Amino acid sequence: MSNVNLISEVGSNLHPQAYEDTLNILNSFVRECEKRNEIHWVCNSAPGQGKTTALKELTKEMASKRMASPMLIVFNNKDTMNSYYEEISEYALEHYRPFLIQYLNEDNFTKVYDEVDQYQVLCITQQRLRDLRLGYGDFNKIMYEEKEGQRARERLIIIDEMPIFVNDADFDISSKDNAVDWFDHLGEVSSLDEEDMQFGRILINKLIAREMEVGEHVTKNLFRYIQGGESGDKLNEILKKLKVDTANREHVDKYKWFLKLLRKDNVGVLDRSKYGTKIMCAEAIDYKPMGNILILDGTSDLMPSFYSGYIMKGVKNYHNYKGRLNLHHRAISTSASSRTPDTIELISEDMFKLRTKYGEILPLMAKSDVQRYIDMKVITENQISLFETKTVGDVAESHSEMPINIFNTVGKNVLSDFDSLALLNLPIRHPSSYKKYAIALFGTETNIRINDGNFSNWFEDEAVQRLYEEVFMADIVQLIHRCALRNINATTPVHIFLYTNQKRWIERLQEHFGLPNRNMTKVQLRSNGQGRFMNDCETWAVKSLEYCRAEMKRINNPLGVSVYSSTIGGAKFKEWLKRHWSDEMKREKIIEVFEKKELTIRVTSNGYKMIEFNGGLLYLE
DNA sequence: GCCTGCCAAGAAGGACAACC
DNA sequence: GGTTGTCCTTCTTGGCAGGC
Repeated sequence: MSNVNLISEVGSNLHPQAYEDTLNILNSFVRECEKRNEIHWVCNSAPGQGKTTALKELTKEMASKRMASPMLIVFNNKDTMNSYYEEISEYALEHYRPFLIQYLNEDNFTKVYDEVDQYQVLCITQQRLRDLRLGYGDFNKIMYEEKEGQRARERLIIIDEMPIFVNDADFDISSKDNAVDWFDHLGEVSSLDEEDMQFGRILINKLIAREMEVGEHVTKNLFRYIQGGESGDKLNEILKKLKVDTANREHVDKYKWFLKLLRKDNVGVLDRSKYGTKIMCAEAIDYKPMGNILILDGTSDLMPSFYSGYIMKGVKNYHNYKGRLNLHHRAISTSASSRTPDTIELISEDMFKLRTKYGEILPLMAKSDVQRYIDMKVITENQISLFETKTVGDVAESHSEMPINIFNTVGKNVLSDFDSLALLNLPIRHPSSYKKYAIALFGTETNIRINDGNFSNWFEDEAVQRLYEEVFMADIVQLIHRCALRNINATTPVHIFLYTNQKRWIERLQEHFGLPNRNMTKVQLRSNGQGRFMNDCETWAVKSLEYCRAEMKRINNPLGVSVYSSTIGGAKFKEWLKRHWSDEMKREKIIEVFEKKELTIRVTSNGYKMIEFNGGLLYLE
């Protein structure tokens, strides 16, 4: 049994049943494709359940069969592609199959491109797949296996992780050159003369600015402003001179978007916020017309909006979340604006405390905060190398990976060495990403406005809000699986520390993983409000001590005194004590501060609180 | 690049009154 | 003394502008 061999090979990292279920889906996809076309599936097997291993096994099985279908395997980064390629090409070598597998990326493009259609299995990255779908590159060359003397055969497409579903562009005249950067570039590679460059640049900027001023929610063809005039003819001539063949793909994309804005109505959305206006363009990329497709995405069930038209092939989730996963809510505001030096310091202090209890914890944070946390030593000496940008030479030499941050952990297997992760802020993307998804999926008429002042719903439109929540949950669930949790047979507890004040996400995660309350903790980190609480604590303790000493002297009782809180500080102290006594954390703090002054708070049988002082006994002796 | 202030409405919490 | 209800103040939230 090849399955069993494979499982023993990779050891304890695979769950036999989860792996078998996953492999079954891959196999049935291949079998189904032999019978019919237009098969579009998504395999929702949780991270760590052996999707990549099953893919390797499938490839090997197919390699041993005569006339097995050719495949196009799509990876979301170079590292996973390399690891797959290395294993399969070794297998090919052992089994004398020189034309079993090839990969194509920018490093080897000129070397292998001519013969890529000779290989049974071809690997590319998601960027290349997107480009092919958008019309860049030779579709047939990649999509068909074509050996001499044989009929060309269409490849089955298997995509590892969610592919790029959105093609988008922004036109923004307030940020530097954003609206004409593509024109500058295309002009340069097309050797436009200076006069054309100037004319085009100014006119394009004007057209976009004009549309922003007068346009409504959706753009109308920009050409209407110059229709029939000299400028219109001249712009058409200049655009005709632009050569896209040698140009940078990114700029060609934007050029295509501009042409659409110029000629058609309802292309761009005017994104008006109080910070300015920009024209947002976005369209969904539908891969289904490319052929039979299987997407392997372990969080696809969380984002159904993206997978309409695909048949969901679920695999039972075999992770033992209840027995292993612990979520720790460290309540403190970690939004972009509240990450002040004070907040960073509070989080850092908390992390040091946590490390003495939980051992090594890998912190993850926004890219912009990496240096600050290196300075604070929250990122420890032996973790720094994961966060630092490596020089090109280093990367080539060691095959090492891009530096990590909270948004760049995809395919980072190194994270699985850590039993504990700390998310020092939430992986919430810039709102424009969610807006573009919404435009792409729901159309240009969608209301993409931010719901100012209501933070339980970030977006005014309910569907856009739901979309944002889908993406967020998929992002964070993926992220949580990147640590040792993904080692599905391990029994070690996993601790995830989430620094945020948005408790609804903690609740959503608890629900998603089905965690009982005993797997959850919550600690309020000192915020401004808590700072004030500690001040009040100190103030009332001092007042209580003063009062008790005076009272002891007055009644001349060396055994100590016991007084009601309201006697000391009136209703104000009574209210304060009552309110904070109900909060366990705060109660402990109050007791601690009062004990330092040799004051005890005794709760009587009917619930009354008495402030007691007997340190005077020693004092009077 | 760092930091502060701004937006604006809900949540949290403080002050006080009325009542048990 | 505690509890409940009301009114009021302060805090919170993410992205951006603008000062330094």
